[in-house]
Amino acid sequence: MIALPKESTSYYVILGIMSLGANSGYDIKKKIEAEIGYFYKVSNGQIYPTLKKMVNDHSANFVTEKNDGRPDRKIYSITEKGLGILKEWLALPIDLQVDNENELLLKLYFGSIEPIQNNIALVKSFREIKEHNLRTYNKIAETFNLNSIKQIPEYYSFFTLRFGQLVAKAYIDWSHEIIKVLQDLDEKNKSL
Amino acid sequence: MIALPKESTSYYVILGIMSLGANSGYDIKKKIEAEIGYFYKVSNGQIYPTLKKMVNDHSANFVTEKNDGRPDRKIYSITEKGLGILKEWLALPIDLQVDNENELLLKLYFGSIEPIQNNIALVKSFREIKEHNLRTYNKIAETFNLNSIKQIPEYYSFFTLRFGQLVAKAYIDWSHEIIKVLQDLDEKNKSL
DNA sequence: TCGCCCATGTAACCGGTTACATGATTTG
DNA sequence: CAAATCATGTAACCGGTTACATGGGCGA
Repeated sequence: MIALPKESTSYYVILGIMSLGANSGYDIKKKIEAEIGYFYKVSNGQIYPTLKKMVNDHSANFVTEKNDGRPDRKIYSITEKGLGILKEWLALPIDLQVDNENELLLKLYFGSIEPIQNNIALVKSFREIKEHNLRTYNKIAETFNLNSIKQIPEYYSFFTLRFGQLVAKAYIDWSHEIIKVLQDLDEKNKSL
Repeated sequence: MIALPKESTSYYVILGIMSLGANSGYDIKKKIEAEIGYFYKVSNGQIYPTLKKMVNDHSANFVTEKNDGRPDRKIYSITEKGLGILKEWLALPIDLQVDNENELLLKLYFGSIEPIQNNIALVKSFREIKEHNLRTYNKIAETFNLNSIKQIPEYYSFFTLRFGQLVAKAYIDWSHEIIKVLQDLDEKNKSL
């Protein structure tokens, strides 16, 4: 068992990007922006120190590439140890708490290096949590009836609850769709 | 113009809760948990120092309430100055960046103390941003065709993109619904 | 020539979490 | 009788952002 860096998502994201190919710090940032930028960001102040840490860690190493005029490029590669850490993180269950959609998306995205069944399980557990949340919201919503609301603040409670309902529903629909695609993909792979 | 505390959401959330009534630190935390807990959290290590700061600020003040056996309860109230700061924050446009759904929900929830037209504008600008995002995702999605995908990693890009699409759609649907309710509410208020 | 891109990196700051301390009271 | 609740608070820590420094190359 490898000790995991406590909670630093960026550490795992950078490992994840490196697992798809060697890159310079600069290019890792570009890749993150291009590919998962709409739900995950990193800053320079995060990326360069993290890369240094990884080299100390032996979860990554680098070779220097000459670059005429411009600063040398350091091309980082994930090591076996780094891959182990990444896979351990991928296997960690996602907290049942709120706001972990990004963690799910990251783990799914980088999970492409894992067996399909793992990813199906990941999305399924996400779906179950969201189904549970939705049932809770629905129960609360039963106490609301737009026509019977008397005070302004009650409307506003309803608005945020309604948000929770619709978004949870979207999560669940997405889960169903993705699970189906993953299952088809798994079938197709087996029959080859 | 009052200088706004730079970025500390909890500061505004606590002001927001106080704008709905005086409370102890303990009760403010409970209220946050009960009413917006599914999308916003605060810890003790955040709430008590912030309340102290607010008293220094003159955005809040407190009276001490005897509480036999247990520690005295400090009942905090928002001041005129605090209300000004809260309203300034409510009026601040939400960053066009990602992950600001919570800020929207908070501003809408606490916006119940503001004119309805303000809140309609708030939700409308949110909707426009999400419509813009959705158009972007749709454009990218055109380049995906599940049947033509050759490599595994491409599927996983599709999954995260699809997530963005469905969630953006949910945001937009919610916006339409909420705007309608707010407009009806506005009509009803005018006719009284 | 102005400003963006490439490419590295650092220092100061800060919002927020975790975990602890205290201790009476209520609840199962 | 143990565990949770009430009620306050603090100290250490940390992930992450902002803003800066450096400086050549390149396109409008």
